[in-house]
This record gives sequence, structure tokens and C-alpha cells, in this order.
Amino acid sequence: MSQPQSRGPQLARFAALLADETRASFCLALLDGRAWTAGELARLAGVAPSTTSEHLSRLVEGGLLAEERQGRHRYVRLAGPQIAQLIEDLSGHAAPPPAPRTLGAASAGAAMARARTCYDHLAGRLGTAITDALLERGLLQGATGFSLTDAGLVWFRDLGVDLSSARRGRRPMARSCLDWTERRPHLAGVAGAALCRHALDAGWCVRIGSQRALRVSEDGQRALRDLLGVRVADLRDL
Amino acid sequence: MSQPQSRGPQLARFAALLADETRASFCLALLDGRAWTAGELARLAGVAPSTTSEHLSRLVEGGLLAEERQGRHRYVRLAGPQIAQLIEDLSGHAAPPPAPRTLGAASAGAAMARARTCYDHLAGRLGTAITDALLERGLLQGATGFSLTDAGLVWFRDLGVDLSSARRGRRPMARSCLDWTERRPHLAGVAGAALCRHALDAGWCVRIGSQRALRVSEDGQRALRDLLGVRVADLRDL
DNA sequence: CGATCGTTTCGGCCGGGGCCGAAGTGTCCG
DNA sequence: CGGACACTTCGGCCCCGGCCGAAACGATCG
Repeated sequence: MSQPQSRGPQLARFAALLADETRASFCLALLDGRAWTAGELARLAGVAPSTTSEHLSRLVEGGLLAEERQGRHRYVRLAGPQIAQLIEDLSGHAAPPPAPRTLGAASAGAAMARARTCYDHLAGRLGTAITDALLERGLLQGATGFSLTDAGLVWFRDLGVDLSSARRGRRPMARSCLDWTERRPHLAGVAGAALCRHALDAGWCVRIGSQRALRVSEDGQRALRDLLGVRVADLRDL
Repeated sequence: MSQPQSRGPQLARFAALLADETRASFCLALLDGRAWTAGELARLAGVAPSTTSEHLSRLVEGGLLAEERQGRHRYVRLAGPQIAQLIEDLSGHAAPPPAPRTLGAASAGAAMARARTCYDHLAGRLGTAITDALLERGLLQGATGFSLTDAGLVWFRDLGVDLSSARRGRRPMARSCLDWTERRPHLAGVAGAALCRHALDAGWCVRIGSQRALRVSEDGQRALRDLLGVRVADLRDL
């Protein structure tokens, strides 16, 4: 009747990293996939630089963040896609967010719900619409878990995106990520990241300000309609 | 530059549920997929019944556990496969467990590493070996995320397991679960659960005591060899 | 009914840890 | 070089929350 797994303490200490409001807000901000400086995060969370410094050290040591020192700046980013996935998953299981209090916050929230990045892939109504279209056209199959079909690989190649070279590492080609506004799955993994990168590179989408929210350009609307039959106009607020 | 996501507090409060050593040990114990009484968990963790009661209430309210009252007993179990998945994921990212201190703990740990259940599917070296065999024989494909092939569906049907009826709900047919002893993926999802259930029902595996560890029977060794080419003898301790 | 047992509620103790400001370190720039 | 800046370290404050024991509650069983 012994306790083979003394894993309780390990799990608790790991979860504790995210169990603080300030640290959680750091991680959510870093979900945009970029590297932030300590000072930016401090201002974001409204705490003293000294406090931020200690939090970041804990997160780095715990394996959630990776850091890069440049001169007098300390840049941090999420340690990898698995970490981003984990945080999104947890966030998806947490209680739904409270209703926004100000008009500005509400409209910013609406923009996020329409189209945004989720670490390195597309999310929001745009992300789920694209995923639905890929499924409908047989480019992605979802009956037994997301995976790209042969037609899907061809579709990506025609787009100018070479996925075969992306077989480095253990990251799955396609995986589903639960969207916390839609509560529905959308495409993540290598293919999701490649699609998002292409959408930004090709000018289909542009970032709104410095936020994660996206605006779909004229070009993008045309491309999405022609390639996938997605009509961006339908993504307007409900 | 407002903060559209006031999701930090939500995430922190959710993570806090697992950030306590006692609650974490409860959840890890419940990973065996069964329902435990409050008293059993109290004894397991070595805390007073009153303490346990409060912890369980918080876990239930937070959506991690489901409870069922029967007479003077309070049974709790994980709220669902998604929760089990989440806890396994977190556990997989946490620091590796310390080396066991006693001989008994070491041998129990070895048994767990050899073959065990992970919520409702098979894990340990047995789980990864079966997954490898399914991949090798083209019954499961993993290049673009786990999914069952047509041949795989037939294989399950020949086994007497009807997966097509299991299309209720949103649970994926096949998904990968990271093993925390092997640090390698193994088959989870509906198919993984069905296979585990079949292995137990058909007497391929029997539980060792009341633990999650499994022993493979003579019948099971024969079946695994004939059906998948898995040689259980190779799973002995390194 | 009374005894017992599993669980819950409450009050109180105590430690961990998040917070800040002040002082220190290293970097960049004029 | 000297000042500005980004970050870190340290000391101290304070509160949150995990813990227990005592007592209450409700189900079960003689």
C-alpha cells in the first residue's frame, strides 16, 4: 500500500506557478508568441519591477518561460508550443471571464473574438471558420482526431507552404486547440502555425495595434473566399 | 491599450486548485478512474477528515471533480476524461519525481512503469509498446497527429469492440497522451479507453491489488503476441 | 432509540509567499 | 566618466489559506 508516486508535490509546485494572478497574467500576455521585456510585463500587470523580476525567475526555473538577455533588457517568451498549449487548455477549463465593464474593453474583446492569434496559430471566429472549411473540403479530417489528409498536404503546397520540411521535433502536424471564446476546436500544431504565418506574411491579416487581435485585409478576404469559401463578412459580431 | 482579457484571475484561481500538495495527491490518486470516498482520500494524504472535506468541496466547485453521495459516503471522481488529460499533461510538464527511498516504493514504482492504467486507458511500457505496434502495423497513423486508420477500425471490430457506436459526445476517437515514466506518447481517447476496457474484460490484464498497476496474464501475453506482435517479456525492468 | 461511523462546519493557529521600497549591479550613451 | 536606465537583491509587512480539534449532523445498524 505504499505510495509509488510521490508526484503530488511536483504537480503542486508546478501548478503553483500559474496559481498567482500576476504570473498568470504574464503567461496569458505571452500567449501572443512574442518575447516581452520584464518592464513591459511589470507595467501590464501593475506591479513593481522588483516583484516582476522574482516572478519571472520562478517561471523560467519552472520551465514555463525561456529567457534571453540582451544588454540591459531581459526578454522572456513561452518556453515552447507545448507550454502555450498547456496554458490555453487550462484557460479553457477555467471559469468563463466576467463581462467587460467599459465600452473600450468590450469592443477590444469583440475584436479578439472575431480574429486573433493564439500563440502561433489563428483563433477566434476566423480560426474556427477556417478549420470548419478545411474539414468540409476534406483537407483536414477530424473524425478520429485532427490530421491533415493527402489533399490537405497538396493544398498547403499549392499555397507555397512546405510542410514536409517541418518534420523536425515531436510537434504534431495537426492538433486541435480549444478556443475560449468559441468553446470549439480550431487547427493548431505545425500546420496551424504555418497557416498563420502565411496569412501574416501574405498580408491576409494584419495585427491591430500591438494586440493579438487581427484585421483581415481586402486581399485576405478574397483569398479566403477563393481558397476555402470562407466569407469574412459572416464573422461580424453576432 | 485596455486589457480585453481579465482572464488572469480566472486562470490563477483554477490553477490554484492543483497548486496544493494535498489536493494534487487527491487528483493523482483519482487518475485511476475510479470513485473514492472522502475517508479513503484523507487516509491516503494523511490529513484530517475535516481538511479533506474542504478540499473536496473546492475541487468539485472548480469543476475538477464530480461527486456522488451515497448514504453517509461521499464518492468523488474526476469530472471527465478532459480533466484526466489535463492533469496528466500538467504532471508531464512538472519536474521529474525524486528517486524512491524504500525498496517497497521502488518495486511498486517499477510495476507502475511496466504496465498501468492512466485514467481509462493503458500506459507505462505496455501502453507505449501497444501504441508502437499499432503504428507499425498501420492500424494507427501518427504522422499528422494520432488517428485510427480504416484498417484500425477493422482491427477493433474483429476484436469485438464496436467503436462506431462510441461517436457520442465530443471526445476524440484517438489522441496521444504523454507518459510520465516513458516521456513518450501512447494511445488515449475513445479507442484507448475501449482497448483498455477490452483488455480488462477479456482477462488480458488484471489489477495488482487496488493500485493502478497491472499484470499481464498468460492469455494476455498470447493475445498481444498474436494480434500485435508485442512480446510482454521485453517489457521487464531495464 | 441509542451507538457508531463518515462527513461537515467552525474557530483559531501559523507559515508561506506576494508585495513594496531602498539600495546595488550591470549596460548603454553622451 | 558620469548619469540614466533596466533589472536584481534584500528586508520587512501583511494577508491568504492549509491545518487541526471540537462539536454538530445525518445515515446506518443493533
